[in-house]
Amino acid sequence: MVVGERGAGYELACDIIFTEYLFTEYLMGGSVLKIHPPADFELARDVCSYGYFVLMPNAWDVSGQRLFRVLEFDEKPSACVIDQCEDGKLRVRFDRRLDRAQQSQARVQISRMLCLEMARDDIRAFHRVDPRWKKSGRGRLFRSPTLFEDVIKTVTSCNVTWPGTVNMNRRLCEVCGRKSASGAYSFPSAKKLARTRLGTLRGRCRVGYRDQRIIDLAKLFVSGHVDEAWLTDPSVSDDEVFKFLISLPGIGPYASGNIMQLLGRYSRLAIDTETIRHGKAVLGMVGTDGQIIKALHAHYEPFGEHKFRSYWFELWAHYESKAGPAHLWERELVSKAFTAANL
DNA sequence: GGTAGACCTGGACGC
DNA sequence: GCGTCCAGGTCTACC
Repeated sequence: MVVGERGAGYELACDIIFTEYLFTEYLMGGSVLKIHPPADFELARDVCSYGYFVLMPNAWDVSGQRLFRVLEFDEKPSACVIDQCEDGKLRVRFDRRLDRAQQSQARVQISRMLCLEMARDDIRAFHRVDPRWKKSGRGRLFRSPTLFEDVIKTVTSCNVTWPGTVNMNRRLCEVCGRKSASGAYSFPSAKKLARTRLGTLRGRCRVGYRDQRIIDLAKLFVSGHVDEAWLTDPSVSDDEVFKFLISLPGIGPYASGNIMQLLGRYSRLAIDTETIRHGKAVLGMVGTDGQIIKALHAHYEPFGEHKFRSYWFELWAHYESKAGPAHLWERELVSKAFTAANL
């Protein structure tokens, strides 16, 4: 086959076949962790709940209903595959042996990614405010193992269509990430991106004008200016967190609202063109964009501190009504479509 | 405080 | 195959 004939679809198809082959090859002999999630946790539902499950280094395997992912450790990265056993426990298989400290780090990263620490009371409180999601049990939103990755993924989703976000994340992993034993790449750490050249980010990762902003953000994480413990401290108000986030380079009102939900703070909407489209097409709102934004705020106000989840699951349910259950979405479809306008 | 235009990439479209 | 247009959120300059 001539290289020029290979489109994005071909690359994606190769990715998944390559990944599955390598995992099958390497999983023998690697560490296996058993994790007891909360009783109401469902891997397929709770992973396929937010678009980041499609972005590298994440890969959802539709046929196996399991998540592929490379986790970063100080020494070297390790690829893992997460599935859920019949008894509800999560099984995490790695492509190499992990020592005790690495196993402990892996548990922390997986717990953050899958929101395993989310209290049952929190989800119950959400369902009391918005009972539409009680039957399906929705309440968790998939995120990254680290806040840094969530922030960079948010920046790569601004001012670009979804396929562009997919490509930027793939290239960030392939160009700046580290290769695991099985050949799959990790998401680059803040330390790594802080010393990456502008030209590499723009020329090879194709992040465009986001290059300087990504490096500045990475430096702020390395220096400790961005403190996740403070951002998730319940005694710190949502207004204070929003004010801090919006002061960061490349983070505006939309990105700030989105990062807040990734921090487990759901009191603000992250309004983008998709939200406005949702307001028009699904909620029947009319008027200028400004009028619709006002109407959206009023519409979700009754959901109080849970309003992002109410909005998001409504949007997600609309996607699923068009394309079927998210855990059955083929990767290529989600990489190209994934907006109500395209589905 | 509100608004216009620049910032980039990649896909769609017309020729 | 080439050129043009468009979508997308943030930032800066200006009123």
